Amino acid sequence: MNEKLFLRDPQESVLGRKILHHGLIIINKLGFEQFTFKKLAEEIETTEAGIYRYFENKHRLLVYYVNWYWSYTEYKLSFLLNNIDDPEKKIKLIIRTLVMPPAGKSVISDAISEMEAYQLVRWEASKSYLTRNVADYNKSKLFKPYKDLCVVIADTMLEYNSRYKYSHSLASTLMEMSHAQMFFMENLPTLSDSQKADPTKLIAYLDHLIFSALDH
Amino acid sequence: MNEKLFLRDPQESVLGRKILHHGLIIINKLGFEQFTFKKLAEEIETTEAGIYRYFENKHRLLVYYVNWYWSYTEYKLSFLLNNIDDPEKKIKLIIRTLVMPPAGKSVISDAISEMEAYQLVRWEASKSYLTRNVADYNKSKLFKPYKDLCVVIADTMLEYNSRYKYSHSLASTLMEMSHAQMFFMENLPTLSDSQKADPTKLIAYLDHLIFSALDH
DNA sequence: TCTTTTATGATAGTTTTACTTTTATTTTTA
DNA sequence: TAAAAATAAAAGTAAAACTATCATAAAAGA
Repeated sequence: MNEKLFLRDPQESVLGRKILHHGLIIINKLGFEQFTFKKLAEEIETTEAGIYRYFENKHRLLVYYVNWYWSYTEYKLSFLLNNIDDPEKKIKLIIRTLVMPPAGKSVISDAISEMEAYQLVRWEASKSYLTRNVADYNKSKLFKPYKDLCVVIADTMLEYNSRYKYSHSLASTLMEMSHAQMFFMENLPTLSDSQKADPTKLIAYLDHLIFSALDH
Repeated sequence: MNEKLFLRDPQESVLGRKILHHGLIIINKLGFEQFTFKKLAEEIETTEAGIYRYFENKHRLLVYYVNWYWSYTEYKLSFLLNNIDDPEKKIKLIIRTLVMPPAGKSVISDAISEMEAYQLVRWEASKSYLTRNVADYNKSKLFKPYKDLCVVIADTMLEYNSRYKYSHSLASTLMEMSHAQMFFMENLPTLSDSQKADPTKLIAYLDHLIFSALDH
């Protein structure tokens, strides 16, 4: 985790881990705009000032969660792809890993629940970069996990077809759409081809989209 | 324009049009989070209360602009596609219309500048639906212009290939990515394959992506 | 034309958000 | 066991996000 994201490392103390754990749940419950440090402080029975000792503001906390999610996804993928040679299989695994909700209880961090992080990404992730601070944040490497995973995926696409010219754009399209299309299915179904959140249908669409592009 | 978006129609008065005109410019300058009705009121020499008589809150104003942009884009496309029969040509025109910054001065509204609306969409459009109010907003038809354009595009795709199964998802992917990829080129170039904002390169990518999918 | 409605301007006030500061108390570590 | 570090408690500030009131000006209707 990039140290510029926090003032004191939240994973290193009981209070810090409480902040991480309940902050994520409350953001998911209320939405990022309605979330405040005051509400979080009340929930975990500390004070606003207590939270400000860990995070400069709520936007940095959001970026923390989003980064955690993408780092964790890259970590998961590095295992899954480890002893697979066939790039087609690799890409299919990537798509499924991006789309599928994390299964059950494979807890990697005490504080942060994968399932909650997965939901947060669907609703709030783009707010992490859609800010006038993008340039500064980017200079401080605060989007590194997202960009790293994008490069991993782009490289896998090039393994499959080394002559494909738009691997990075296709990789970021995949990363964005694996969550946005799920959001559409759930909330604005006219924008998708399914009336309910259906990961299987989304995987079929993305498989078709990505391999058509790479095969063309 | 959906009447539920405003309390008093801003196009019908001098003050209303001033709000629309300068509101858009200030949002683009400061970013939506930093934008307030107070700042807008100072700019146009009225009071906060004056603006609240037109819009319930700043989020409704944002949705107003986004809707204006998508309605206007559908209107532009209805002309462009009017006497073209070849669906391939139609899709290419759609892609170019979505990607290219609006040319010069073809002003359709005194109050709202197309160029400013185009910029707003790149930075702020997804914040219009990434809110806990999506369901309510959607019930009130507040996303109709976006959804209508999506259906127009999806139908054109089906004209090109009636057997394609994911026309709505592909259309919304196109609508989202025509702006998101431009944002990436400008701000997070690692996520794209270009170091600067290059509409031509983006068009090439989207042409390839969409036609590969439809041809496959 | 006179009256009534409607829009705007001016002013003030409330609650919540997003912080900062200070001091006392506890916990950790050297 | 003393010093350092982290937390709790309390208070305060500036700005954001509204709401309310009243006077005046402009437009519209009878």
